[in-house]
Amino acid sequence: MTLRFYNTLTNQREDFSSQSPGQVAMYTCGPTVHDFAHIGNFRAYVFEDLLRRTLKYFSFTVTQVMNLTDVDDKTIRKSRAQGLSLNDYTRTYKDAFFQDRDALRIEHAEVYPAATDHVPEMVELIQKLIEKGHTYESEGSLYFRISSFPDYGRLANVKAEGLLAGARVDSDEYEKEDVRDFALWKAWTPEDGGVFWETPLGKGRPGWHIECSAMSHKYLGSHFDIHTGGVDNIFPHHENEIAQSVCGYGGKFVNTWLHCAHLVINGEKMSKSLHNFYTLRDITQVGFSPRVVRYFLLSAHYRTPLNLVYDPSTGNAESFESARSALERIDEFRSKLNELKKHAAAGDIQSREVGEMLDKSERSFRTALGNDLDISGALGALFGLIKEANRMLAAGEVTTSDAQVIDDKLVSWDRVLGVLEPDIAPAIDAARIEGLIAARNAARAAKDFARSDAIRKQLDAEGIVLQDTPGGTKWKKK
RNA sequence: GGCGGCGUAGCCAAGUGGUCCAAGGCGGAGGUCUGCAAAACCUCUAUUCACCGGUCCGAAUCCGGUCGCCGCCUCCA
Repeated sequence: MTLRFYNTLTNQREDFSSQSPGQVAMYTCGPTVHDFAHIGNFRAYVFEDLLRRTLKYFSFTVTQVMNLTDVDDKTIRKSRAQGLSLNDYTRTYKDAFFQDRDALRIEHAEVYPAATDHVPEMVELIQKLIEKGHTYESEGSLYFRISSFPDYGRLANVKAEGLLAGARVDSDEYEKEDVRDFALWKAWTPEDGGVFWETPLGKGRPGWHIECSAMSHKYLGSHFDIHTGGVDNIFPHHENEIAQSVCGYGGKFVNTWLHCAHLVINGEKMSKSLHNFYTLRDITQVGFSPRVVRYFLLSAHYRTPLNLVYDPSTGNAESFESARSALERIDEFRSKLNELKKHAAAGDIQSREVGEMLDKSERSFRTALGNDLDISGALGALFGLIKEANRMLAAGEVTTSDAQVIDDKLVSWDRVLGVLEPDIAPAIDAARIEGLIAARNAARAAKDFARSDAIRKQLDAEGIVLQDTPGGTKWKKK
């Protein structure tokens, strides 16, 4: 089964193959740890997680590197404002990032290199660029000279001429020869306070782009398979990275570039500068679990903008409500399978019909994922299976053994989706609830429905929902 | 001004030339079941894919144009 990805470099879908058979090396742009990441940021990390899990589902071994940008203008400015050292300041947000990552069930990358731990590697790369004549110095800082790299602009499809007209140009970049040139090494200024490195390049700190070139080279080599990020990284960040890596290390650098679209909120980009962002903490506080957020972020194809319909001031949370409903449908289905699995009958065998249904579903699921991570198609396969199996369940056509293999299939798909298991709920006094249920059932048996409904209502107010089923009364948290 | 993306039912969202209907989810309507409810199941909910032309035996899907929305070109996932 083939795997195809839309490559930003060529603007088309291409069959994917890795340099080393069965092994994928990929670099995924990580967070700048100057604040809590918002769920728009996490859309990118969930996308990268889906990519990683899909590659594994297609039997690749994955080596994933995700950088942590822990030195830049913002981290320096904010740490100084709070009177903290850079490391003390960024520690908080690194920890928060890893917590949120785990809550959202994002698999761990193999390496999380921090920029501040790799300054020598960056200096080494800059020195190569100096030797090869790609740099110039201005006011103590070092810049990359774009005109020395004819291929510049290929990824973003930008030409030198088109860049300036009408664009917002940073007015204080006057010291550069060409506005497109970018800093490799920034000379220390008083605003940097105690943040600087004494290096052969002088006292200062690295530019933004150089960390990714240096760190990807260190952990993945000069030519690797996949590089990802948000669309806003295409230009200038990734374009500049290509310039640095190709000019410094030589070789081809990256084969496939994948970029995910933004999360938009009511039609607008979610971003810190627009003040319309929510963190995972914000969302969980109003009662939506990380699992719901993961499902929502996962549910749209990565290259289309995902619109979040959410307004905490009015309580309108359509996007999360429908994600929750969809998950409930899955949970209900699994719970029915589990019921069935408990009552194994002797001589029970798996039916041919179920086997065929699962084979067909597997093909749909795999084909969809292989087609540029068509998550909607994959979820379509999942719900299609649930629908068919539900019909068979209702008709009593599903054996215990069938229930087992169907559930195994869901668990297998969950290696990619990561949404099957409910979040760990806060401790609930189950014994008390069961006691009330017993009282209610006694009332029902005595046809005292006023009392039975009162108990149901009381539990409902506590967020506990009751369901009377042929197998007895079941309860769950709303 | 340049570059890129998007426009499919009330909402979200697949589908890139034709095999049975334009997946699937949410929401809605009716029914079965139920003391009531819930869940589940069944039926219904786009003769149509922003609009206008064109190519083709055949287009949501390709080509040209129009309109609208968004993003990048400054830090940004």
